[in-house]
Amino acid sequence: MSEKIKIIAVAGATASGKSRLALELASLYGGEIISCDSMQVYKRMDIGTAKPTAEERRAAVHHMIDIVEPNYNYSCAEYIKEAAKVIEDVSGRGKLPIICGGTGLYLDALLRGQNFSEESSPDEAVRRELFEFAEKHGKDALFAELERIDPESAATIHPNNVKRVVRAIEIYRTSGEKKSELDRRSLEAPSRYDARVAALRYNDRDILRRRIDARVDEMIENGLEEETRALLEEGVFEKNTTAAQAIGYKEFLGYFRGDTSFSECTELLKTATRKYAKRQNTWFGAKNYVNWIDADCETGIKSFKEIVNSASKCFFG
RNA sequence: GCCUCUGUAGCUCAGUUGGUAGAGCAGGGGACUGAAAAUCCCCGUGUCGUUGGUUCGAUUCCGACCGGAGGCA
Repeated sequence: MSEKIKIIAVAGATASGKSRLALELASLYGGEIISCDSMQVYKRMDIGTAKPTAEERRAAVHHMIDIVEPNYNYSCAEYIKEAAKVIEDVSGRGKLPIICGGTGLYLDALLRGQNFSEESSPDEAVRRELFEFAEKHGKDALFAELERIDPESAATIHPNNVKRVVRAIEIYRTSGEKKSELDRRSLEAPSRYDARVAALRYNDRDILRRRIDARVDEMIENGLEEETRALLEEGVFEKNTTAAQAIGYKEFLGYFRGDTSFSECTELLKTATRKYAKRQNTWFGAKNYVNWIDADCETGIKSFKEIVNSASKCFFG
């Protein structure tokens, strides 16, 4: 465990060409691809999550795709636990692990190699109780509770962000620990990886926009509506599952309910994807381990070679 | 042809009992540590359709004209 495992990672917004670059890198270095995507983990959600095609999966081994049922609520903690195992296995077989995906939180946690403690694992009952409290007494009252028990965390969480306030109080209720303390400890842990991370980004925003529009149209042509309907009939979206929040499925569920027309639905889907891409770019833009490269594959692979071969660039940990 | 309603931010619309306007959405920026494709924060000047009139002052009241919707012949 003394030597750090060498890995590379391709990040960036949706539709920026990550998968293609990862495939090229896989054939160039003899690597295996480890998806870093919070929605591609779900089985049968293929079209809407833009999973690699069968052909692409034949070209390189892909991990962390299709690993749970859509009605199961997967989490970041589970992801990094399993992905870490995969990385060790791939690396142990002398292959280069290539992380590829746009879920910034997962990537960040994975690169840090952080371990989430057992005591602070989620507690549905506590969560529900806290949400009900917020519903009844208002979010400010809930926030006041956080200020009382963990003022340091309260200082970094906005009172309106109920989800986060609930999580922080939940940690305290279940483990007796403060979230701020846990976070600090987790940040101190050294990374187990020597990672080179690149993120793809188009210099011209309009290109991304056009690519997103085209990709959405393509998804619809490929049967996203039917895919969503099948999952709906299966009962996957009955409870508020994580899968039901996925862009594409969410919008089609609205269409099925009669909230929107078909054209409104596709418009909403495009808009949601665009906004998502923006948030992704904001996330990766804030990370000092990210090397931006132009989302143009010709130069992309060249840029990445430079990143991999340069000792000074992009060392994480 | 007549009558009624309507014309305000990219879109949908509030509003000003006359002192030149504000929400939601879109758009832009940001945050993010066990739901993250989630969640949250910040950012609003626009000939108030055009043109006359009344007025110290009109987007607001009155007239005409030009769009749009509906009704009656």
